[in-house]
Amino acid sequence: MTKLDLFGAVHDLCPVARPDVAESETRCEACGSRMQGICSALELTELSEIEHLSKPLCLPARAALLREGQDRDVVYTITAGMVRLSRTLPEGQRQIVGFAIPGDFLGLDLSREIAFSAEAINQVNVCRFQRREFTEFLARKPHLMARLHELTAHELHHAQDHMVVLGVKNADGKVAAFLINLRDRLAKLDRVVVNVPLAMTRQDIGDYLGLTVETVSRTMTKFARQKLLVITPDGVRLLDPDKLRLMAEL
Amino acid sequence: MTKLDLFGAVHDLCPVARPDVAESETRCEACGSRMQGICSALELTELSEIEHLSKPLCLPARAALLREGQDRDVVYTITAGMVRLSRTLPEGQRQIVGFAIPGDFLGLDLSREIAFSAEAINQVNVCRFQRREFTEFLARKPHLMARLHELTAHELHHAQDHMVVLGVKNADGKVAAFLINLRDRLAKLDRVVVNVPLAMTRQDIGDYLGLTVETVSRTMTKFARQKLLVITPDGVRLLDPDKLRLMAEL
DNA sequence: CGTTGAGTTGACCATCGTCAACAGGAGTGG
DNA sequence: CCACTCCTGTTGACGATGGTCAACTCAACG
Repeated sequence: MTKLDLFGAVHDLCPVARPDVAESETRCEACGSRMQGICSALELTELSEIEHLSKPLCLPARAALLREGQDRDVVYTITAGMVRLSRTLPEGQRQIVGFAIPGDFLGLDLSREIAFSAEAINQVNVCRFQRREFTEFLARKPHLMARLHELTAHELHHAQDHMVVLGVKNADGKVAAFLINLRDRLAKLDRVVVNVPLAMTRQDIGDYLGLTVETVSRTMTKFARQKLLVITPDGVRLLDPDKLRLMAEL
Repeated sequence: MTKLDLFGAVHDLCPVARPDVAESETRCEACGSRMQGICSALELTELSEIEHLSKPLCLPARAALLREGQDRDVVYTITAGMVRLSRTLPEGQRQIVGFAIPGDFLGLDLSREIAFSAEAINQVNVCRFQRREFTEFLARKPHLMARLHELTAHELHHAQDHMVVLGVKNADGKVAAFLINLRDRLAKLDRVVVNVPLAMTRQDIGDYLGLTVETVSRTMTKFARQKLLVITPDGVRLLDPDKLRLMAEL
């Protein structure tokens, strides 16, 4: 495969996530994220309405969904995979403000200017909406607006949690909090309990926690030595989630 | 004055902010925050509706407006003074997640559980609403709901800015960012340009920035030695805002 | 005039960042 | 097929930034 052009258009990469279902009128009904995120507020009749506005896409790892500072013309819901949300400073430092997973909505604020870059970490399925069409639909559906607000408020709550992590915790607490939080979020989708897949790099984790790669690596191997977890090729298996949770809560 | 009981009821401390205007039907019309925050979305006719729902209050410094984890039965808009929003961890560490100023709304998420404690830093004027009444009013006013969502999204944006501060900046950058951001926010209300009043303690600033009091103090006196600012009894006067802004942006 | 709490300053030290080296895997090209 | 590069992850040695502990000043208050 040739190297992906991260700065090119992402619009027509693998345009249909699952061609088999995509043509059917019951596409949204069959969606694994049907009861997650914004869609959970929709009646079946509304589902078919919104189906016409959304375009399902499958994006490869490293594809850019949104770029910080640009004009927003699309919003997304994520149905599979993981997306990295980041801010970049003039000097090149990066802060990852969150990892989006299935059920999450990108474009919560609907404002003209995009607040952060969003990049696929692994292969990602999304539903894409034109911002204009989506906001018009919203205007006709007050309960959807309420749901969007609820999601945004939840996100704000989450952001404040992360401020606590960044502001008061040491390296051990940060990494423990990261693992436990990610586990809890994934558990709501799957019922994965002990295996936490880490699709992102150590660098990503570091940029999320305000640590260097080296510190993240050292901390994880320390946890492994202490039999709190096992490092696997694709993530970690938590051996003592309770103790980790305790460290996370400080 | 006797010591304020921070854990007692705050409901009937100085119940009316400005008795002279409070009785009038034009109370909201005369409000200094009329065009700030959520009220800016209201027509004059709606203003008089909401006037009946709101109770203006004047709270002394150190009064508690909201307490983390409790059930929410009221929401506020702030019309004067400054409020500290904080999370407290089991071990007693504290993260201040923000400082609210006139125009800000407390209770953006409307959820049952309160996300953070809110305490008056100096004497504060607020309009208090019963949550139930307020949400019922919201349900009848879609554009108000949209405005609330806009404010929440703005708050989320702000939270992400602060994650960057906490995650990537060193002590100098943090303090510079704090001063510049506060100045910019106050400038939108007053037109104060160089004098930044700091009603909060150094401890508060430290808990906001993830630093200790000592580091905040040292950094500020260093800035003073470098002629970037002058420390005054009630805050700082910025001598070189441009250089500070540069440090803040790293 | 004694107490309290905020702010400042100094000395010391721990945590985490920096720099460097190396291992292992994936993709590339001879 | 193998050598090559590139990237991620890991580990070690060292040092700087910022935390800890302590002492002191000063203003407010009773």
